[in-house]
Amino acid sequence: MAPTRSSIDARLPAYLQLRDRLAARIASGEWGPGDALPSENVLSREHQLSVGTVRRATQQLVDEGLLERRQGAGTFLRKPAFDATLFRFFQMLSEDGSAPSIPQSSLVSRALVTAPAAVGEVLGTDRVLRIDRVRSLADRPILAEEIYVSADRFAGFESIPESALGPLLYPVYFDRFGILVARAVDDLRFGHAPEASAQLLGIASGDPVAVIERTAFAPDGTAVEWRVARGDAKRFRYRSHIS
Amino acid sequence: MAPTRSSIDARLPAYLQLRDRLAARIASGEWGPGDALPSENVLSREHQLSVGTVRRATQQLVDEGLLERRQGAGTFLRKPAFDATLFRFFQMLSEDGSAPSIPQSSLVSRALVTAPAAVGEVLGTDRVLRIDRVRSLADRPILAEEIYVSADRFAGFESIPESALGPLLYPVYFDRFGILVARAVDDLRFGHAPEASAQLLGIASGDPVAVIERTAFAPDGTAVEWRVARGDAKRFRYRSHIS
DNA sequence: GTCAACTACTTCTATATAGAAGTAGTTGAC
DNA sequence: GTCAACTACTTCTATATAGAAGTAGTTGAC
Repeated sequence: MAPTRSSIDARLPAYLQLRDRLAARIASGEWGPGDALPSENVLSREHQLSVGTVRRATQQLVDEGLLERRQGAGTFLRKPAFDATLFRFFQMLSEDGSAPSIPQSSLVSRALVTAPAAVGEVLGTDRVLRIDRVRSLADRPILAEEIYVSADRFAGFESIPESALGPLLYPVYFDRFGILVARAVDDLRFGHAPEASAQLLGIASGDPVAVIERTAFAPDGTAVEWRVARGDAKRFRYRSHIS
Repeated sequence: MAPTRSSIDARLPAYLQLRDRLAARIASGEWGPGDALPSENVLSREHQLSVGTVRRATQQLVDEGLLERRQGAGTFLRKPAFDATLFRFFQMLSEDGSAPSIPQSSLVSRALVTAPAAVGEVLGTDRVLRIDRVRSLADRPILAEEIYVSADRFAGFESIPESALGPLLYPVYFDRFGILVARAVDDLRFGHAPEASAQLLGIASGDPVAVIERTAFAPDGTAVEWRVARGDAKRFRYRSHIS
């Protein structure tokens, strides 16, 4: 859908072509997060378009969450506000339902594996990297995660030192691989803890757990990651905003 | 936030004032779902605004989901596509995870009651109507619901014949009371079936259930409805789209 | 040094205008 | 009667222009 490299479709209206051109320049890393883009006047001169058309193109990117405007100051490349937006990707509340906080993560293992059939189909390849993690809140394990990403798309991930992996993976995807997670689908159900998860969670094998299966997508619609997380059913909280 | 009656703020830019004026006319029922609004030219003449400004106002309402444009044909009041959008408000999948379908509903009881404290706070009144329902899929009960709405805002709801209540309540809110549910927040957790729910669901009292607490909001941000639904944990599926 | 005024920007609102693109019903040749 | 052409609309794209509103750094009076 959204061209990431060249390939601007000349049949598209001018404002969409400019949007694509700008999106490509952003993807290429020409500007860092927080940098200002050229002003509307400059862009309009550079691309031989009226300011109105330029504004329409940038507005698109604002709507898509890539840019940010500040009247009088400029139009800026948005730093993906992971600390804020990622709450929406990690929607477990703390036990008492109070304000959510980002849980700590500890890596259990990383390995290049052949994807399970269903995962391979979603990611479009069966050469995948599997990451196992435990997430804890106040030193208490709350989620055991199994994460799969394409080994090609994330080449070199396995050699990133654990110390460089923060509590959140999506900023790593963005900073190290330029891959932005734009949306995700969570599927929830209840189940029973398999042995491995039970151990990580400190519960008994077969105890009731919440199971969250998530597929995360890039802005262009391709699946970036598939994961399944399990947590003690007794302490599980999940919030979903619907609109 | 969004004025529903008069009270157009003259300090707002013209396009927002027009948006508010149109929103008020829509809320007043001047046009039915599917009706065409006056054309951009007519609106621009009527309101002494340029077509560009008119387009900006209507575009807002398109973005808010109230209008729909069809090039060459007109701009239309959107019929709230409850059959489609309401999936997003009822996100349980069928047992096998296949395509969701709208479950049947049967009314258990309706009564004017004093709201439980937490509910009263959310709805802003403790004079509420309580509706109890059971939702079934293929004649099998899957959810027991307790629903609360403001008795004032929904005056007369208790006398709507049951036959006029379809499987979905939000269209009733819209058609009979002009109240559009624009977004909602679901809070999920696990629990155990209280006696009343267990009976409705055909499970044993104390059996594990999924508990979904929902607060539904009108476009102006006020809470319209609060409900809690319980379903057999074994058969529970929930899908959440995050962006 | 303080800080108000100024300057040179920026984005934002609004207008008027021209023509492209699309729709839906009517006209009229056959 | 069929159906292509036409007509009178509609929304949509794009331009040029003017000035308002807001920002951020500099200048200069005190």
